[in-house]
Amino acid sequence: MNIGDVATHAGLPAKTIRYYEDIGLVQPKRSANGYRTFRQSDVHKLAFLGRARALGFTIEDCRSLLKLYADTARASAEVKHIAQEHLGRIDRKIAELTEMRATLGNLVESCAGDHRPDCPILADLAV
Amino acid sequence: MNIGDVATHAGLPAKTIRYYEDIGLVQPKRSANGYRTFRQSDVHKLAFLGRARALGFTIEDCRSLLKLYADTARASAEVKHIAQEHLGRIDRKIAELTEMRATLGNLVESCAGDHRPDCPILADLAV
DNA sequence: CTTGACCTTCCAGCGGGTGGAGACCCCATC
DNA sequence: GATGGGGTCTCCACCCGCTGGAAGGTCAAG
Repeated sequence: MNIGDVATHAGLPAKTIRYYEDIGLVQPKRSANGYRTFRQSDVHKLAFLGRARALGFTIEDCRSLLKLYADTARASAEVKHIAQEHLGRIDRKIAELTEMRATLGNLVESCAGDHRPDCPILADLAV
Repeated sequence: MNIGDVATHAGLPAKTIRYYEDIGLVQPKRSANGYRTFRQSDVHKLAFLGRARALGFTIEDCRSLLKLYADTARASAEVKHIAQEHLGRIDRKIAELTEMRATLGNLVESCAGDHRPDCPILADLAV
């Protein structure tokens, strides 16, 4: 399969797939004309990557997950560990954003938003 | 004031302050020895930037907010508009993360996390 | 006069791609 | 055989918002 078809099947831009090859996540073969040739297993891998990335796993997480996926003697504990770390990151990020949201929400509510210059948002930023 | 003191007062790393000068957010003077010299108003500006960044505003937002702050004839509507746009971004981000959290949370819960290879997390990623 | 803390510039790199230039390649149509 | 259009190739630059480090200048204290 050529990169364009793979892009369609895996739901990733061709550019991203090339980038994933660059950083060693997939190793497609090359045909005589120099085009990348993807096996079914590569397409599968890329779809896996797409889903892992959609869940917010970092590229390095993805690398580890792919390794574990390929290793049928893995311990699920290892996978779970990675996922839990990531869950922690997500929770921290949500907490951070929620706090921003609260502060900023209050400020926005208290701002008249009219033609006058008085603005609690700026007042707060300026302290 | 030299950059080190400003860093302390404004709560920003010196590197960041230099960067902010680079992109035109502050314009400190220079003393004879080439050192940056910050006026009180610069320090104030940098503290403003620090707070705006802590609320997640982009650098470009900050640039606009500083301009509005300096303009005593501003309409608070303009400030509110920027803040509301940002609020929307935050809300979308929170929604995205919350969805990730839900999916990943379920997967993590359903994973035994022991020495055995069976893993619902990998199973889900592989589809 | 030296030491050590500060300051300067410049260049490189993070993560995770994305855009574009310029050049091949392949197939279909005239 | 020429031409056109789509795919593909590599390479380099850029996005954001810094951050780290190297190599050097400056200043005050001891």
